[in-house]
Amino acid sequence: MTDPEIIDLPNFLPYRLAVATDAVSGHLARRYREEFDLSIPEWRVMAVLARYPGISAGEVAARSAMDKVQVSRAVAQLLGRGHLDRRADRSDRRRTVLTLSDSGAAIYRRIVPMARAYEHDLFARLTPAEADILMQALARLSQP
Amino acid sequence: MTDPEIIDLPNFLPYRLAVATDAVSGHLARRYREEFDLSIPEWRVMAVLARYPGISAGEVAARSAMDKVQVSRAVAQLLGRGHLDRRADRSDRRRTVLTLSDSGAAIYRRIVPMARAYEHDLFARLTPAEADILMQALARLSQP
DNA sequence: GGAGAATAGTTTCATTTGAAACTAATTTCA
DNA sequence: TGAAATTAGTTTCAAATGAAACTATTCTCC
Repeated sequence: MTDPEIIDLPNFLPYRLAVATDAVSGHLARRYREEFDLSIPEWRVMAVLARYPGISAGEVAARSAMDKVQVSRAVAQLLGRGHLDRRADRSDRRRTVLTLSDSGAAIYRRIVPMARAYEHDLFARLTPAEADILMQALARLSQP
Repeated sequence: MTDPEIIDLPNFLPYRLAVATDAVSGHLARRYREEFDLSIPEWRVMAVLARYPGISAGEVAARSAMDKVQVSRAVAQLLGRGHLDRRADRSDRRRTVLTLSDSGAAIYRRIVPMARAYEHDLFARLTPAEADILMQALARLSQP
């Protein structure tokens, strides 16, 4: 019987969610940094551009759960290291269109197996049915 | 069939976890700030002290998934606003022992129903069986 | 007993993050 | 048309965060 006057942090869903995300994102952040010298925002930009080459920074933001400031900074870093190409949009000169450069694509190809292997390791802690329910549940919790 | 060369961010578990946590923690952070003028670390310190009155800062850290620096700063804030009492440990003068003050306890009593109601709203998006599996899964993902 | 290692907690400094302001270009519609 | 509003993206400034150094105290064990 849980005391309604007291909240036990380890059983409090928002806390447990935060702790799990800390563990998972922390692990990945360290590996992206050590193995590829990338931050998580930079990785997300690359992942979105691998899937949707030639979109604008705003579209990257919409597809990566980041705001335009985060994307702007990540893009600046990646451009500086030569991992992206950027060209102005002819028909709307406010916009700019992004793709992975050869060097960006090469790094991306090295990241994918590592990221998949880690995800596989996470799923190995669950049955397939549990994994399905988890993914579903996360989608529902993400709604405002 | 998912392309093994490309990672689709919205189906990538670490990303989905991060997005769900952003939504949930973001919502709560706003409400703690607006309704009680507290940050999440401050809330965590209060929650742990409500459950375990009279423990040290280090013990708070161990029970709240925060490091000693975060706890030290949160405690300083809460002391400054009079929400905590602190007294030196007689037998070990490096240690210091913390409890909620009357004002801290009063705020805590106001937070609990709000936090529980929000958690209830999150669980309402899931069946009880799904909720069980989610909590289990989060615990497994939190392991290093 | 006391030198050196360990522990509790704080402070400092550099980096990251977030919100708001800003620049440049485009769209709207009177 | 062209003034006002909107949109894309960047920059600025303040606050939050993290890692390492620091202070004070206690423990270890020769």
